[in-house]
Amino acid sequence: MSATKAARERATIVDVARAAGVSRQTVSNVLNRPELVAAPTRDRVRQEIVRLGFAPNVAAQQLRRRRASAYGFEVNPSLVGKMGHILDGFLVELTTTAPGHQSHLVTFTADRDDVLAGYRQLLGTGLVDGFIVGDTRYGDPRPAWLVESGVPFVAFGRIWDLPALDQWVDVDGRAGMRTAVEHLLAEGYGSVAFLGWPVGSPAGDDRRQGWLDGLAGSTADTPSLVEESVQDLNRATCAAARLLERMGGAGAILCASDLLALGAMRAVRAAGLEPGSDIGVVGMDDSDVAEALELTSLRQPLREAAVAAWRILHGDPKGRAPALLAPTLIIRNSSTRSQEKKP
Amino acid sequence: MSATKAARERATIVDVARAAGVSRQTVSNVLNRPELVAAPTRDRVRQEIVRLGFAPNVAAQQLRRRRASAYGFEVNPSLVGKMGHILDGFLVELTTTAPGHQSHLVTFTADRDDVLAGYRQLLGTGLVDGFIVGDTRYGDPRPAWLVESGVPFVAFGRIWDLPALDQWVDVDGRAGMRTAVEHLLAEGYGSVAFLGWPVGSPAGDDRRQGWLDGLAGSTADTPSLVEESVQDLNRATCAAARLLERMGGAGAILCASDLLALGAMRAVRAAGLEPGSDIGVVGMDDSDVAEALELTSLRQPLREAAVAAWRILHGDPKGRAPALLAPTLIIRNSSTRSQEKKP
DNA sequence: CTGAAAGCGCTTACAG
DNA sequence: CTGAAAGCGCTTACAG
Repeated sequence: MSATKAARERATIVDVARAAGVSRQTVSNVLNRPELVAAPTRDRVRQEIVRLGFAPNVAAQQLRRRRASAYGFEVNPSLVGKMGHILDGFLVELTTTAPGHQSHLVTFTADRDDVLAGYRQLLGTGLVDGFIVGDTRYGDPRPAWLVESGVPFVAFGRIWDLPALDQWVDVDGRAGMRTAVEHLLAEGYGSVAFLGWPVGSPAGDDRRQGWLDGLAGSTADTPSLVEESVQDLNRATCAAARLLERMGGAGAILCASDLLALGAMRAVRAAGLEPGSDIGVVGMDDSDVAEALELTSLRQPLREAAVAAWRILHGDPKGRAPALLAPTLIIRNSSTRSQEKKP
Repeated sequence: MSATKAARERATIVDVARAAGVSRQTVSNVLNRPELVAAPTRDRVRQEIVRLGFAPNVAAQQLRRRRASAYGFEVNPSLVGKMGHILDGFLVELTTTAPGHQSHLVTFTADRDDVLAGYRQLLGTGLVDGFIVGDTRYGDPRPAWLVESGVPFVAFGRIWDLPALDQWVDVDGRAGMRTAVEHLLAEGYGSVAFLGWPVGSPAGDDRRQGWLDGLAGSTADTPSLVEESVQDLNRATCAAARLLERMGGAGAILCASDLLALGAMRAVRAAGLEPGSDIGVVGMDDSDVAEALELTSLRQPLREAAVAAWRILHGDPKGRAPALLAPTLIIRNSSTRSQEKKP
C-alpha cells in the first residue's frame, strides 16, 4: 500500500518550476492557459518539461478539478466472445480515440442482483464522470437511472424505452439490410428471402423492416419468403431449410445475423447447392466467422460510432443529436454468382 | 472542465466526521485501520457512512498514497475480434476480479511507431501502477523495458525471450493437446494426425509437442501424420485435405487452433465424410465458432488465469511463481463417434 | 483511543 | 505577465 517506485521518481510541477526559475503556477499556466504566459517564459518552461519528462499527475488534476475525465465501460461476462457481440470492438475504438478527448476508460462488471450497483460504485468514488452503456435492451433500468441522477452517458444502441433521449449511437440495421437486398437483386438472384429473429426484438424488427424496404423498391415481390429462428445454429439451419424448399432452388437468403447466415449456408450445402453460385447468403455483423467462411456481411462502423459517442459525451448538450450510422456491405463469395473458387 | 454534478453532491470524509461527532482522521481510521478505533465510535461512524452513502474519493486516495491501484491493459485493434483471440475474455475476468484486489483496469492502445509510448504515458501521469501485458511475442520489447523500469506487471503468455522472468500466466497448450490425443484414442479413432502452424511460433511448437506426448503414451504410432498451415481457412482446408489422403478415410485430426479445425472439418466434408462419426476433429480456444459448429475444442481457463495474474501482481515477489494452467477439453460432436444428430 | 498538523500534486481566482 | 494563497479529499505519523 506504499508509494510506487514510479511515483517516487516522477518529476512534479515544482521540479519544473525550480528548473525553469519560475513559480509553480506559471508552469501550470503554460500547461493549461499558455496564452497567459510570455513567449520566452513559455519556451523555457516547455524545454524543462521535456528535459525532465514531466507529465501532470492525473490524480492531482482529478482531485483539484473535481472531475475524473474517465468513463466507465461495463463488460458483460455472459456476452463477451459470443458471435456478433461487437462491443469488444467498440471498446477498442473508444480506447483508441479517448486520448484525443483527454479521457480514459475504466472497465467494470455489473452485479447480477443489482444492475446499477457497479454504476453507483464507480460514480460514488469519483473514479469516473460518466458511462458508456452498451447492450441496451427493453426494460433496461440504466438509462432512466442515469438521467435521473444527472450522470453523463452515451448508449451504444438506441434507448428503446425512452425515445425522447437523444444520447445514443447506433448502427442503422434497416438501411444495411436495404443495401443488402439491392446488392442481391443486382447480382441477379431473382428473389430475396429473409431469415430473421422472432418478432419482438427491437434490432431484429428493425432489420426485417430494412429487408421489406429493399424489396419495395424492386420488381421482385417476395415479402412472403420469411422464416424465423432464435440465435442458434441448428434452429437457424432448420429454418433456412424450410425457406429453401419454398424458394425452389434459386434466390438469396438475407439473414439478421452472421450466425443465422451460417445456418443458411449449412442448409444450402445440405440441399446440394453452393452458397453464392446457387443461393446468395448475406449475414450481419461481419464477425471473424464471416471472414473465414467467405460470407458476405454488413460491417458495423465502430470507429465512427466511437467518434460519435465522444461527440455526444463532450459536445454541447443543446446541439446533441443521436447518431444512426450505416453499416458497410462486405461482399464475399456467398453473394457472388460468378465467383472464382479458391483452391 | 468544471466539477461534475456528482462531485458536488458527494459526501466527504468531513461530512461523515461532523455527522458522527468525531474528527476526520478518526473516520479515516475506521476505514483503514478499524482496530485502532473503539467499538462504539466505530459503529457510530459506520452508521453515518452508510446513511450518507459515503465512499472515499479515489483521486484523493491515489494522490495521498502515491499509488493508483490501477493497471493498464493494452487492447490491440488489429487482433480484437479475430478468431482465437481470447484476450477479450481475459479482460473480462480480470475486470470481474479486480474489485477484490482494490484495483481497476484502464484500457489503452499502443502507438504503431512506438510500442512503449502508451506504457510510458500511463505511468508518467500516475494513472496506473503497472500493466497486464497480453499477446507476448518473440522480440517483444515490453517485458525487458518494464523490468528495467521497475514497473510491476504480469504477462498473459510466457515471456519467451526472458525465461528467467517468472511473472507470467499461460495456458498449457501442450498438456491440453495431450489430453485431446488421449480422448481421441479413447473414442476409438485409430490414429491421430496433427494440423499445426509452421514450426517456429512458440505456442504452436508447444502444442505440437503435446500431440507427440499424447502419441508417445499410446500404441498408435502416427507421428508422421502431420501437416502445417498458417492461420487461414483456405490454407488450412488444403493442408487438411492432404492429411486426409494419407489417413485413408479413418482416424482423427488434432488442430492447433479452432480456425485450423474449421479447415479440417471442411476438408472432411469435402471428402464426403462426416466430422465425428467418420473423422474426429479437435480444435483449440473454444471460440464462439467451435460452439456453433459442434467442434470439440480446448477451453482456456481464463478465470483461473485472472486469479493467478492478481496473485503475481499483488503477492509476495519472493514467493512468486509463474502459472501454467491446463485447458479443459469441451467434447462435442466433432470428436464423438456415436453421435446423436440434432434435427 | 482520539485529534491537530502536514502534505500528496495540482489548478484557479486574485493581487500585484 | 507572474506569483502568493487557498483548497480539492484523503492518509499517516505523531502528540496528547
